[in-house]
Amino acid sequence: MPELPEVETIVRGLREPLFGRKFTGVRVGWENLVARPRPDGSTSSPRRLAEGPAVEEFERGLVGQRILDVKRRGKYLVFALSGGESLIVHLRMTGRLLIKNCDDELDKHDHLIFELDDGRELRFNNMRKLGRVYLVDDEDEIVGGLGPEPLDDDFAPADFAALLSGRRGMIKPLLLNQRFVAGIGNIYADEALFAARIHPERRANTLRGEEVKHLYHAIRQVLAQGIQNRGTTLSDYLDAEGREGRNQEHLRVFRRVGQPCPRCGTPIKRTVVGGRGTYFCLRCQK
DNA sequence: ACCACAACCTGGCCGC
DNA sequence: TGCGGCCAGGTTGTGG
Repeated sequence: MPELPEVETIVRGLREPLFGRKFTGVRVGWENLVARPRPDGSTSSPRRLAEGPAVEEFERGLVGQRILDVKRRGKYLVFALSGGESLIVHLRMTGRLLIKNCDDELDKHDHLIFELDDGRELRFNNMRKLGRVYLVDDEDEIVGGLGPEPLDDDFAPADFAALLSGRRGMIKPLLLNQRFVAGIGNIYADEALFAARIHPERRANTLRGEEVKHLYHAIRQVLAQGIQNRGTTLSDYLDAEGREGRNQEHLRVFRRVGQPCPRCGTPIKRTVVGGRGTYFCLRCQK
């Protein structure tokens, strides 16, 4: 569910309530959410609930630490801790991070709860249990391999062009590849390709200079607009305070099969590209 | 490099 | 009401 604009909105909403807070307790309801530390070496462990050594280590490592900073890298949330370590969270498809009071009623999908020193809690709500948390010494162990931040000031059109050159795959799967550029997901990939009038199956190295430039600006525009609208809520997404976004009101192609293209009126098509549902206008995107 | 597919999970929706 | 099938905003691993 959450892509760059949704994660950015959550991060902004978490800064004030979390800055300077101390973790006083951690309750793990689904062990597989804890991706680091892992029980020595074993990658796929039989799943027990909430009591492996890795989970104990995760809890021990967190309790007593203060949160010094909250930031975003791609679709990851990164919490800098007083002990020098980083707590990193990826929401995957249905994850939410919510600030609640400790006496607020629990939701059935609150699978990981961080207790804070002010009587509040940070709850990792995770309907599909696909989310992951990492406690690491160095954040680069997790986010080090990500591509550039598309909204950074120093990410220039020439950088984007350089990344594309020599790539022979289809443009849409490339946009979704987090080692290429960080933070773009299925919604914003389709919206950016529509804005740039580029067919999702175009081979990256066949884009003309002009098209590359248009796509660069389209990506930044749709992401910035997503942030401005506080994210896209199609079904699950909520910010840190449990509020929906409103960018869904501004989508032009995503999940709009059969509806008229806002530019030419042709009904929007759906196909599958790289295994992902893909929405586009056959007439505008060649 | 690139691609297709399965796995990880639960729930909503559709057709029968 | 129930059941099977398909779909879902993400990522990773496997095999070709």
